[in-house]
Amino acid sequence: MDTITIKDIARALNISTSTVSRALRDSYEINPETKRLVIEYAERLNYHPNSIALSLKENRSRVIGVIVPQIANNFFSQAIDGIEAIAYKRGYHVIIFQSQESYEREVLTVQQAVARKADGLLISLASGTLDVAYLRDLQEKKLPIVLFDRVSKDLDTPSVTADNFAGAFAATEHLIQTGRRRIAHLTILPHISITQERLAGYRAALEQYGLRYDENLVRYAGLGQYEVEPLVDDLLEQSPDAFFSASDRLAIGCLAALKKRNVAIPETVSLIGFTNITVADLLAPPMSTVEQPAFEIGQVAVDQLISLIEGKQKMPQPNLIKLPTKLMVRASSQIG
Amino acid sequence: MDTITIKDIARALNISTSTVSRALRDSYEINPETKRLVIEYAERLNYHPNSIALSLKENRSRVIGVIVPQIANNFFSQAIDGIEAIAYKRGYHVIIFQSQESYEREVLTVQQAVARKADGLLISLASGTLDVAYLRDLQEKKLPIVLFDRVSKDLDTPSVTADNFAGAFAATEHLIQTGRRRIAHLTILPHISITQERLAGYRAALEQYGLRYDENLVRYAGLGQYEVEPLVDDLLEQSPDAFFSASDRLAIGCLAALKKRNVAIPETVSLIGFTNITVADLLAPPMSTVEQPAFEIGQVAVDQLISLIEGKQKMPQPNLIKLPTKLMVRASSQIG
DNA sequence: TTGTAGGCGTTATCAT
DNA sequence: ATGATAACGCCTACAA
Repeated sequence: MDTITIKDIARALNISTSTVSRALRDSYEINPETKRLVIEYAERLNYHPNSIALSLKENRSRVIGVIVPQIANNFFSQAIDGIEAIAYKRGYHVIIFQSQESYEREVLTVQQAVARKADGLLISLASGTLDVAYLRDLQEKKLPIVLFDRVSKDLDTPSVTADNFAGAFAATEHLIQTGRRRIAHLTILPHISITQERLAGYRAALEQYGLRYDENLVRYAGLGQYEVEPLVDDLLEQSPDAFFSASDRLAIGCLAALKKRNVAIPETVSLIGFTNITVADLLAPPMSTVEQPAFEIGQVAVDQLISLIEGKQKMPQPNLIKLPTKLMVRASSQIG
Repeated sequence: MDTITIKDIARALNISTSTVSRALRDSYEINPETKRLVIEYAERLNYHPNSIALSLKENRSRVIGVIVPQIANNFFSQAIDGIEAIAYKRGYHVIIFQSQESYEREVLTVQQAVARKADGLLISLASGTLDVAYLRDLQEKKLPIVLFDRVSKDLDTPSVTADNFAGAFAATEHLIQTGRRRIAHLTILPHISITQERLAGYRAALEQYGLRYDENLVRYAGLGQYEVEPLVDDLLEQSPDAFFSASDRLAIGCLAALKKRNVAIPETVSLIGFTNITVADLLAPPMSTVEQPAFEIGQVAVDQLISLIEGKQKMPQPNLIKLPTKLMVRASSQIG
C-alpha cells in the first residue's frame, strides 16, 4: 500500500522535513502561515504518521499482547471485549494470541508477543501451565505483565479475577439453604487457580453449615467434549441431591446428561455462569447461576497493565484484585 | 523493557553489525567460525530481531487487521479463532478491532488499522454500514481487503460467507416437510447481506412448495436486548405454526417469550445456529438448527487475504465464496 | 570474508 | 523560523 510521508509533503512545499514535522506537531516556534500550509496539504493528502517509524523511535509500540487459552469461549471473548474497549480509549491496540491450553504454545506465543514488541502482556494461563518461571524472567527484564482469571501465586504481579471463592460459597450456600445435603461439584482441571478457589468456597460453605466434605462428590473434567457424561454417571452413583457446576459448558453438559437419563435432580442445579444469555431461563427445570463479570475483569486488568506500562502505578495497588460475582436465583424449591 | 540488539553482539564480539546480521541470517559468505560465535552468543543472550525495525525496513508489518461488529459473539469469536489459527501458521499476527455495529466507529477503526500499517484488512461490516465507498478508496491505494460474513456487493473483493440462502432454504423446507404452513421468520436488521440472503432462501422454499409469502409473518429485530418479545407477540397474532429465527440470540429470545406465554408452538422452531453448544438439545421442546461454519469462514477469509497480500492470487478465485451450512434436525413431529 | 554507508519515517538536537 | 544531522534497529549494496 502506497502511503504518503513527511518527505512527500516537504518536497511538495519546498521545505525541510523537520519543518513539516514541527508544523504537524503544532510547535510554537513555527510560522503560522507555514503551519497552515503544511496542515492543509497534509489533510488533503490524508497524511497519517507512520506508527511503525514512531514505535522504532520511541521504543514502544502501543500494543498490548493478550494471551488467552482460547478465543472462542464466552468468558474470554467477553473479557477481550472489555480489554479492547479500554485499550482503544487509552491509545493502545490489542494483539490476540491463543495458547490453546498448552504450556508449550503459551511460551511460544509469549515469545512472539515479546518479539512483536508489545508494551505489556495480559495473560490468562493455559491449563497446562504449571511453571511460570519463564514469565518471571520477562518480568525481570522489565516487561509489564498482568494476569487475569487464571492467575498464579508464583508470579508477583497484579492479577485480576472474579471472586471465585465467594461465588462458589454463595452457590453452595444457596443450595444448602433450599434443603440440599449431598451437593455434587462438577469442576474443571484441578491445578488451575480458579478451580482451587471455587473448591475452597464450596468446602467453606459445607463446613459453615455443618456438612461433611465428601471427595466422592467432586469430579474434575478435562477439556474433551465427551468427558462430562461419564463423570455425571459417576456422580449419580453417589446419589447427590444437587449439582454445582464450575462452568457453563459443564452445567449444560450436566443438564443434558441428566435429561438423557431422565433423572429428576436438575431442579437444583446451579452453576458459575459466564454468560448472560437467557439460556438458563429456558432450561426446564430452571437453574440458578453465579455470574462472572468477564467484561469488567478485562477492563480492570488492562487498566492495571497500562498503569504499569506508563509507570503510573500511583497508589500501591493490592496485588490480587477480586471482582464480585452475582448469584442469580432463577427458581428454587425447598425440599426435605 | 531492555532488549539486546545486533549492535550489542557486534560490540561484544568486536565485529561489525553487518557481519552479525549476515551470520544470523546464515549468509554463505561468512566464516563458519565467526558464524558459530555470533549464533552462540545471540542464543545465549536470547537475541530476537526487532520486528518493528524489520517492519520499517521491509515496509510491511505482518499484521492483519480484523474488524468485527463485536468480539463477544459466538459467531465472531469462532471466526477469529479460525483467523488466528491460520494467520499464526503463516507468520502473521492479528489485531482486533470492534466497530460496535456503528458505521462511524468502523471508519475510525479502519483508519487506525491503516495507521498501524496492517498489511491487510479482514472486515465483517457493521449493521450501520450502508456505504463502503471509504473501503473502495483504500482498495485503490492497494490495501488488500477481504470481507466475511457481513459482505457487500458494492465492494469488488474476495468475500467469504456461509451459504445463507441454502441454509435458510433448508430450514424452511424442513419445516414445510414436517407439515407447517404458516412459518414465521424472525430475523435481524433488514439491510445487511446475511439478512437478505436468508430471506431470499426462506421465500424460495415457500415458493417451491407453493406457499404464499406473507410479509406479516416476517419481523426484523434490532440490536436491543428487549426487542424480541414484542416482535414475537406481533407474530403470534398472525397465528404461525412454526418459527424460523435468523440467529441464536433471536431463537433463544423467541423460545423464552413463547415459554413465558405458555404457547405450544415452539415444537417447530428452527434457527441458524452459530454455536455447537448443546443448548439446542436441552431445550424443551427441541429445536432444529442450521449450523454455520464460523471457524472455517475465518480460515478461508484469512487465507484469501494472505494470498492477496503476498500477491499469490494464483488462479482467479471466484469473488464470493460460500461455505456450506448444515441442517441439524434435533427432533421433528409431523403435523396436519 | 568483512566493513562502510545509506535508507526505511520520524523527531530531537544543534546549528543558522 | 527553519534547516541539517543523527538516531531508533535492521538489512544490503558496494567497497575493501
